[in-house]
Parts: sequence; structure tokens; C-alpha cells
Amino acid sequence: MAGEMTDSGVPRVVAIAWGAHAAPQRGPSRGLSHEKIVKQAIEIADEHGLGAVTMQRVAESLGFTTMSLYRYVANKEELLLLMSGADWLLPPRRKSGDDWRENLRTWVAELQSMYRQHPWLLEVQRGPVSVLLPGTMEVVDRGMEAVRALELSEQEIISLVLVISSYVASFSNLERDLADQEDLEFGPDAMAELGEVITAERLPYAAPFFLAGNYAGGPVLEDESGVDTEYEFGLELLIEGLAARQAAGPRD
Amino acid sequence: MAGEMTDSGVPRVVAIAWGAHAAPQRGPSRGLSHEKIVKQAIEIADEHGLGAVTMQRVAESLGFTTMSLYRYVANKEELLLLMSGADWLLPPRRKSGDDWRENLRTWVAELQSMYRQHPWLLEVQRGPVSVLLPGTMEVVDRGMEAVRALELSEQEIISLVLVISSYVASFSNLERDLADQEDLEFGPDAMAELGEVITAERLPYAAPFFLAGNYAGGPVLEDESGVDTEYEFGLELLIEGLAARQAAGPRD
DNA sequence: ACCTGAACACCGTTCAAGT
DNA sequence: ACCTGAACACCGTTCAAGT
Repeated sequence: MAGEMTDSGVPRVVAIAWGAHAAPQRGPSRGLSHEKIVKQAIEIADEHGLGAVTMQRVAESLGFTTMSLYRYVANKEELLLLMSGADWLLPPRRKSGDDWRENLRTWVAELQSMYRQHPWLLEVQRGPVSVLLPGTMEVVDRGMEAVRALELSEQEIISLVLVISSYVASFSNLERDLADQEDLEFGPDAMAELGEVITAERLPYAAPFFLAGNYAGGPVLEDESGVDTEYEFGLELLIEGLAARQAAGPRD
Repeated sequence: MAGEMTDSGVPRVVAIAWGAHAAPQRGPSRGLSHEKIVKQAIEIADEHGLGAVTMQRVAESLGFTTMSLYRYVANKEELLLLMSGADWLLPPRRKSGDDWRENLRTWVAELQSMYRQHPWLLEVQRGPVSVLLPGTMEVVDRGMEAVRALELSEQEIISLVLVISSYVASFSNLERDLADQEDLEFGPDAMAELGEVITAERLPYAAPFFLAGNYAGGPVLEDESGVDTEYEFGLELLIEGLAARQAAGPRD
């Protein structure tokens, strides 16, 4: 499942991603390359979603046969990994300041913008291999830099980076799901029908809230950009929690 | 994209999920039903992953033709929605206490256990419709109950429930991804090859950490159950942040 | 080494037909 | 109303063959 390995024991796809698999190049090349394939696949995913990324479509849009791709990529999974680990999906790196809160917010905003521009990133299966891809490592590196001023152990720094990036990913996911489908609005008939199954006995807390019209389609998910309020709320909690932890000094 | 609507304007799949679409039942029924189909599909997903859930496989394992399913379900997407919104995936509801921290931890543990037992839940596309399914509303209801003692507005309560459940989902996702593939271990050859591209110039913070052997395959991701340390760390942050917010009193 | 073409075993979904 | 069977337009991937 981790794919083929290179002679030295590095996963093939990792070597390719870092450009270390420099294409032996003996016979004639008609112009295909890893970079071209991955770029094209990303373009298709950006425009038409990950579902539109098929081997056939990628190949044809490059002017080649489907089968030509298999000279560069072991299978579709490998192509998806290469797409998700491309480091050019991130905005250019900016100089980091001294205020960790501000750094953290900048880093998080970069992540969020990446997910917004390339929502399919959230659908690609992650794993130990992804962690070694250029894009992922770049994200981790920027995160580590952002919080360098905090008094945390290396273990805690990695934990923090993981926690925050997971948080951003999960909210970007939510945001994407909600954006995908048009909002629902219910007339009196629909509310009546729903009211018969969504009862206060069954759902003592959620039902009254829903029946008052405050749930789906209500103000909760309707502020300007979907779930921004919720997102900020949670991020604030994480940062405040971190500050409290810092103030309390080292533990254990 | 939101699917067909019932006469009163409720999405068809929502009506089915709540059992409000009570099967007209005029002609002869050979024993297929929404419940049987969804249960079978869930069983297959639990055992063999969401990828194994095909219309053909679900139908055949029930002893029917593929096409018979389409009398109960408009398309595959609807089947996936019904699976993800089933409320019997949750552990039985327990009485909630007065300590909101403890309640929150119990609720979160229930969610986590659900994701561990049914990892495919994390792959199903969410949307406005999912929010109205019995399972989702049950989760929200339990969350609202857990934090009822906190002095928060309804808006904030919903935000909090969303934040925490997103957090749990994202970590469960991470956990699943890491569990899917065996861990990587690199010998000296591999480390040498990787060291040529993963340099301190390119990744000033992550590279030294990685080259010291502390990154993938190192102690960070190797503690007992994968990412438990990171998970606890973040949860602690959220709770501490929440407590700090409470102590500071109402805002704005 | 690079790319092609034919073939295989799958998908989801339609439609018309049986009971 | 419920289920079947044949057919269609796709998938990813193999293999043997061409240059």
C-alpha cells in the first residue's frame, strides 16, 4: 500500500515529488513529464473537481493516450499523492515576525487560502508518505517557524502544528461541503412535516432550536461567508488556551 | 444537487431517513426495504471500506439485482447520505451530568468511538441535507446538552458544537489515514538520499528536526495509539480556552 | 525508453419489460 | 408497486506491440 520503493529505500513517489527521480532519458521523449502531468491534473481538479480527474482526461487534455501516463506514475493513487504534495499550491513564503499570535494567524490564513483555491486537497487520502512530500513539509516548516517564540518542547511544537492544521483542514472541509449545495429553505408545509419527527422528546435541545427556525438555513449558517464565525470562535479558543498554558509555565 | 423534494418541500432523502416515507406498499413486496439496504451497505463499508460499497455488491449480498435498489434510492449519493445519517451508529445516550468539562469529554469520546467503528463516515460528502438527518441531529443535540451549563448564547453554543465536532472529525481522519498504511522506516541510504533534497536552507525548521530522526516514523507518531498526544493537547487547549472565556464573563 | 491499441473486469444508471 | 435483464457510457489497469 505504501507503493514501490527506490533502491535506497525511499518511496518512489517521494523521490519523484522532490525531483530526485530525474528521468533517465535514454530513448526519445515526446514531451511528457511528471511535472506536466501533475500540473494538468491539478488544473482539472481546480476547475472541475477531483471527480473529473481521470487518467483518460488528464492524458487526452495533454494530447497523449491514457496509457502514456503509466510510464510516469505507477497508478492513479500515486498521481493523487503527487498532486496533494505539490509545494507550488502554497502562497509564497513571507517573513515571519516576533508576535506568535500574529504569525499563527498568518500561517493559518495561508493554509485556508490554499484549501479554498484547491478544495480537492481535502479529499485526497493522507498517510505517512504524504508527510514526506514537499508541500506538506513546507506547511510544517512554516508552522514551526510561526510558533518558534513559544516555550514548547519539540514534541509539543509538532503537536501544535498538527492540531492547528487539522483544525483548519476540518473547517475548510465544512466550508466546502456547505458551498457545494444550495441552501435549503423550508415553507410552512415542510416545517410541519419535519416537526412530526423532529420532536422535543427525541431531541430536547436541538429540536426547539430547529423548530424556531434557527438551525439549517437560519442565521447560524447564513452569515457572510458560511462558517467564519464558528471558525474564528474556535481559533480564538485555541490561541487563548495556548496563552493560558504559556502563562502557567512549563508542566509535568 | 440537493436531490428530489417531497410534496411538502422536504428533501426526499430526509423524509426517508426519518421513516416518514412509509413505503406506499400496494403491489407485492419481495422483502427489500430502505432499512435493509442501508444496514447492508453500512456492514460492507465497516468491513471492506467505502470503496467496496457498490450498488452491485449491496444488491447481490441481499440476494437481489442491482437495479432493485433504484426503487428505494434515487442514486448512489442518496444511499451514502442515508448511511452517514443513520442514528444507530452512535453509542446509546447516557445521562448527562453537571460538570461541563466532563460532559464535553464524554460527548467527544462518543464521537471518536463512532468514527473509529465507522471510519468511512469521514469520507462521505456532507452538506445542508446531512445536517437534517437523524444521526447528525442526535450528535448536535447531545453536544448542546453537554455544554448547557455554560453561559453562552445559542449562536455560541452552535458554534462550539460545530468547532468541537469538526476538531474530533479532523483528528479521527488523521488517525485513520495513519492507520491505513504501515509506518515507514528509513535506513542510512534512504536518509542520505532524502538529506539531499530536505535541506536546512529549504526547510530551516522542519529539516533539522526530520534529519534528527524525529519526524515521520520517529517518536512523534509512534506513541501507543498514533496521534493521541496531539489530540489531547488540542482538546485541552480548546477546553482551557473556553474556561478562560467563561472566567472573563460575557463579551461585546 | 517512450508511447500506442486492443482487451478486460469493473463502475453507475437508462430504459423497456415482466409479475 | 416491485423486481429483472439487456444495454450504454464510462472507469482503472494489463499486456503485447510498435518506434
